[in-house]
Amino acid sequence: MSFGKGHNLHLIDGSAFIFRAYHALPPLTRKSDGLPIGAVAGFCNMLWKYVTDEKGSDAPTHAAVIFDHSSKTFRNDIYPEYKANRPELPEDLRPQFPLTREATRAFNIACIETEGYEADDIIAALSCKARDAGGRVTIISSDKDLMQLVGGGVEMLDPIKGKPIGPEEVEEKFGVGPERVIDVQALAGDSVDNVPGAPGIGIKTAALLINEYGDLENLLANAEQIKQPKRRQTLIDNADLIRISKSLVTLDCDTPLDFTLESLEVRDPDAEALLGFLAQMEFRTLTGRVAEKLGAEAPVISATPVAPSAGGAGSAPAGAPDFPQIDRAAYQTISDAETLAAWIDDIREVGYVAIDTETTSLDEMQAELVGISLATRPGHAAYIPLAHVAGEADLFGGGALVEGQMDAEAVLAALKPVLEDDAILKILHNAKYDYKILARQLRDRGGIHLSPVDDTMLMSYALYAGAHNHGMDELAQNYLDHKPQPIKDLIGSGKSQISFAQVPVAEAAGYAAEDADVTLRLWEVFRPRLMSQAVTTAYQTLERPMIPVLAAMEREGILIDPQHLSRMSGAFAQKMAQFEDEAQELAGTKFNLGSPKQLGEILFEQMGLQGGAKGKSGAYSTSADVLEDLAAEGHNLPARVLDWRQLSKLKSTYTDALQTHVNPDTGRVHTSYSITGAQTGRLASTDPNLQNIPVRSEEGRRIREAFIAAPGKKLVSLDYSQIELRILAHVADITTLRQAFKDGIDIHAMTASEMFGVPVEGMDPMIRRQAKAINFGVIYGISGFGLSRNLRIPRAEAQAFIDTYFERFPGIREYMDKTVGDAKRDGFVRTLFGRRINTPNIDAKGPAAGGAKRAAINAPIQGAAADIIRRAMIRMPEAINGLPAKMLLQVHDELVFEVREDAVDDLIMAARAVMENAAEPAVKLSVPLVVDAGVGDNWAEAH
DNA sequence: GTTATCACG
DNA sequence: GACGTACGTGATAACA
Repeated sequence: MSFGKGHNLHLIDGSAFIFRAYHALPPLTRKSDGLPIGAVAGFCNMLWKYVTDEKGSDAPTHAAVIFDHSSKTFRNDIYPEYKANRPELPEDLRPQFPLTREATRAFNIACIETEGYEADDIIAALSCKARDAGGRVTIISSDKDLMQLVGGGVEMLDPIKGKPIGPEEVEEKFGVGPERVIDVQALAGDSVDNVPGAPGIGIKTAALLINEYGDLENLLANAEQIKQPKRRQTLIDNADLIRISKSLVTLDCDTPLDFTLESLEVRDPDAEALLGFLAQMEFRTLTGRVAEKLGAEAPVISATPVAPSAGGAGSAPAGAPDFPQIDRAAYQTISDAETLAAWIDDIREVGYVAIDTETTSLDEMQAELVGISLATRPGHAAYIPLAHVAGEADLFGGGALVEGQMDAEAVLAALKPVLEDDAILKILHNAKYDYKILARQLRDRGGIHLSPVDDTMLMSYALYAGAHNHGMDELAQNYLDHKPQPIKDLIGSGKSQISFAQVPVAEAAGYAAEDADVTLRLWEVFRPRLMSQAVTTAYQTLERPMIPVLAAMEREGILIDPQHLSRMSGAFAQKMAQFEDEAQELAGTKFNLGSPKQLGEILFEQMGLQGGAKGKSGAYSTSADVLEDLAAEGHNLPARVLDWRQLSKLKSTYTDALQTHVNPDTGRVHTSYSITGAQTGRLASTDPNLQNIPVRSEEGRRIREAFIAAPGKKLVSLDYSQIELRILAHVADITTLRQAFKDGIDIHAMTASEMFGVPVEGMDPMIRRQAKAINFGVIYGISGFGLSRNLRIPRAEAQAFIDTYFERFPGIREYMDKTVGDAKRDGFVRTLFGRRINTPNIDAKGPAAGGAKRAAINAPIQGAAADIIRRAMIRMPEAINGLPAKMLLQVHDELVFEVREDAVDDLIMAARAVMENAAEPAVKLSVPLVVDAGVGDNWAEAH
């Protein structure tokens, strides 16, 4: 039956519900995993209240909840500043948006949103359509922007007051009837939506003018006749702005709708679906209430956090989705506009898409895009070849473009709206890579800004850090029982390796589409586990937001002075040659100083020195420790070798290698940060590693002089002071340590004073050094052996120190015991911020047992420090927005910025505030975080 | 590819 | 009582 007379359509303003719910309720979180859930709870309560309210003759025959789709709409084309001064969404609200959609569907109410339009436009179009069909409409909202729709069978209902809003109420509010509301709004403007209007004219004046002149056009046409001179001038001067304002506030009845009114017919809720959703959200009260009303049994909601053993580290997916077999031959190759359009429609229909890009290089700064693959359902994937070339590779990487490929720019232009659409989730594996590649495409149109993104690599990391690595092939084996085709099959390896652009399209399509398919499948496996394993918050707040932040830092890079490096290389080479001669003279034979094997034989066999110890590989150890001991006994050869080794290291790893990493286009070095490289949440830096640039030795530190600021700029380094010890003081709750940090006392001196009963004033530096070593040892899971080696004191003495330490700080021992106990019981430990680090070896027997315990003790401390600097980095772009400054590097507890000289102080102030407050509001630390700052023309000066 | 060594926090 | 050990990384050269 078609919609018409006697029918009543209810339109619920979903976004208004969400914001009302969010602000009305305290920041509730789900008990089992801390997922922010307050807005969803309020939203569900409002929907339930709406559903169960006695409406009598107003009961709807048709109903829908309408949501805003994305922040950008056609209004931004008319007036770019529209809604531009809206504050950023609170960080705990955004992840709740998709859940409110799920909630709506769980209530079995139609859920509507359309790209490029606001909810208000859809509500307008639906209202017009229903009214024209002879039906009645009730808009559940109190938004004044919707009041222009009232009349002719359309009415509004304030959901909080339960009060109807008809033409009289509208006139009360605007001073004019509904049909003239847009004229008043155009004149008065709206500071919330950033609609300009006419300056100095508010609703009262606007209504007065409209009532006098009939409508806006007539008013503007006769503006000269206005008596008040100021008002007259304002209207004449701002006529254009007023007309733009009118087009901004006008809701269009012709907004395209891709569904019928009939499809909105009211349906009874499905008890199982609704209760399932509410139980998943752990809304106990509402679940009970709904179950009672629907006469169904309430599902059990466990009172405690999810049992940690369920689906634990690396276990096979119990109840994993039943996927079709992977068949590389079944994937499509997209080579015409029609097929591409069909895929884009499919993506919009599904609301998400797995994507993978194929390129010519692993270096995102240089790689050229070769093709893109898409997947929307397991087994349903396609490859779009864009830049495959034919024939033998010449010096420039190949011949002419292969036939049958679409124009790359046209494809990217078609995909850009999808890739940037707030409502379409892009699923990738290692999204940072593709994000950087896509940012470099369509440059004349500002690049492609991939968002929003789910990253299966980061999901795996949130779930299984410590259990295994997170490469796609490894995950596919573990969780899909499938071995993806190795890239080597296509491009070979070593010297004969070819570029992906040279791979024949047919072969490339199978490989590339498989990657997208696998990514999609992994996502379906991991997605429910994030919640059940209580790592959703960690994933959402600590992993996913790192992608754009790190991408920006990596693309920026840091400026290098290659001449400084090359001068140092030359100097090192000279000295090394000298050391080499001396060493060979002392040895009495020519040998390779870089060969530990040859050196060991010379030292411990030919020369017969004592202290030679063979490791499990049967080779003598010639590590610095051993050589230092020998040198201390007065042997010259080990001393020369040590000198040589230091320079060799500095030259090969730094002064030589760094030069090769300078990007020819930018003149800068662009490292790549691995988000999942370290088990604890720390980043890892590769190609080159800029987190281990020398600083401890004088010669080494000079390498930092080659890291420079561009002309007119400075490098600024900000680093956390003692962050891990502060975290220890907080988590182990050691009163004396906490107080010392609060008072800003030298923490190592304080420790020594507590342990040995000596005053801090005038302390022997040796005693302080020992206390410092113990403090660090504690963080690492101390042992008498380790401390004795570090301090070069007898083991019994080291053990006595440790015993004294634990006597004085019993809380530390309790913390360590508790952490190991947690690890044994759960198979993982957590940081203060909910990051999970799995401890699969905690029950190991033999030598590995001690190592696993120490790793478990260290992980929450090192991990919390990593979480804190991540939180700071995620907030940094916003905090320094507007300053001529860029964040360039992260070195675990240090951030390096490049700043225009005149803004150094502002940058330090802003960045320091972010860093020192980075734990909040998630965690209120009982110790202050302190950040030290340094400034210079190079990194050595700044550090 | 694995091992030894050493650079960093 | 012995085991072997500080926690977390990445790059390089030698060697197999």
